[in-house]
Amino acid sequence: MVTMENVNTHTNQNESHQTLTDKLRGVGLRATRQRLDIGSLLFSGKYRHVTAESLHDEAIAAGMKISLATIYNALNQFTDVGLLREVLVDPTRTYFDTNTSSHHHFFNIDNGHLTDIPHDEINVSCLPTLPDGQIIDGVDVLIRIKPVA
Amino acid sequence: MVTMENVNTHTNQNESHQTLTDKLRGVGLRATRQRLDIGSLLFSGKYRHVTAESLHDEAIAAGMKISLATIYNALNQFTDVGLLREVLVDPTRTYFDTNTSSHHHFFNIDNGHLTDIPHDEINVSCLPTLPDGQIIDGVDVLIRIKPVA
DNA sequence: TTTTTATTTAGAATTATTCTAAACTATTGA
DNA sequence: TCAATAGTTTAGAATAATTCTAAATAAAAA
Ligand SMILES: [Mn+2]
Ligand SMILES: [Mn+2]
Ligand SMILES: [Zn+2]
Ligand SMILES: [Zn+2]
Repeated sequence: MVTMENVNTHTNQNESHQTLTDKLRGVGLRATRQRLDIGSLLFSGKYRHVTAESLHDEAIAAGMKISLATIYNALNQFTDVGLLREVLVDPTRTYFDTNTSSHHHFFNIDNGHLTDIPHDEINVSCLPTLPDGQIIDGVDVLIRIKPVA
Repeated sequence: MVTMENVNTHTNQNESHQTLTDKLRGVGLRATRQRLDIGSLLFSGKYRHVTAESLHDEAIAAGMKISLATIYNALNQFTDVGLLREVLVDPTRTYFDTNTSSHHHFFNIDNGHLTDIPHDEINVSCLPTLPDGQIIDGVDVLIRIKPVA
């Protein structure tokens, strides 16, 4: 007996896989097992903020067979083609963000957690004139937060 | 013959030296030759954005005898006591800022140059509510700029 | 298929930064 | 004034994130 739930689950997996393969091919990358594995961790559901190490740990914990070098390769390639963006918050490690739209962040300096702030929830009235011959590449607002007291 | 200019220069040097010594003692640091040298580069005049390496190069070029380790020590100590602040713009190196007041930055992604934006020239209307039990430690606005075309 | 080109990965290399520990210096207080 | 004490400097080793190399492997093209 095939329930609606089962059908959906199955269908979603296929769709998900297909979507990922298309997404990778669409940016000129081969849909290798490793990239599909990484992609399934990064692009299934909610937006995420990861480091190479944290993603590698997660992949290993999920039983995926993938080297840290490949994680670095994939994160950099995904970033280069616009599937990810970097977030500068910690001088000792690079954070990657699956939300590539223009948005801002809360950074919990106590535990290193990043939280998105929708673009329209922060109004940056940018009065200063740019240096001559320069244009804006992007605007990042980082609100560092910490526990009370 | 002692001109006004000479007097002033001499006086300023003394004052400068005195000020620096006081500044260091005021934060509980001994006024060593190395810290006075570094301080003279950092705190004489306009605000500056430096890296350990750039400051070391500059010190050596100025004939100062000081190791890179001491530059790192001093920059970290100065930061710890509030004489400097760090600016996050480049994942590969740490920038230190002699302007410790609340302000923002233009970052030229082409040449790595930082330019201050006075605090009051950017209006950050922060609508989002903070996660529970958290307070704001600081707000950083970074405007990445690049050459036209 | 066979060939070509891209990808993965172990391990070495790189690089910014920190650490160690011994020599040196500033400060203290007799 | 001068030893005692505590802080500072620094060469060189260590660390740690990231990148590189090159050989094996897998995907795409022919
Ligand atoms: Mn990159
Ligand atoms: Mn520090
Ligand atoms: Zn984000
Ligand atoms: Zn500044």
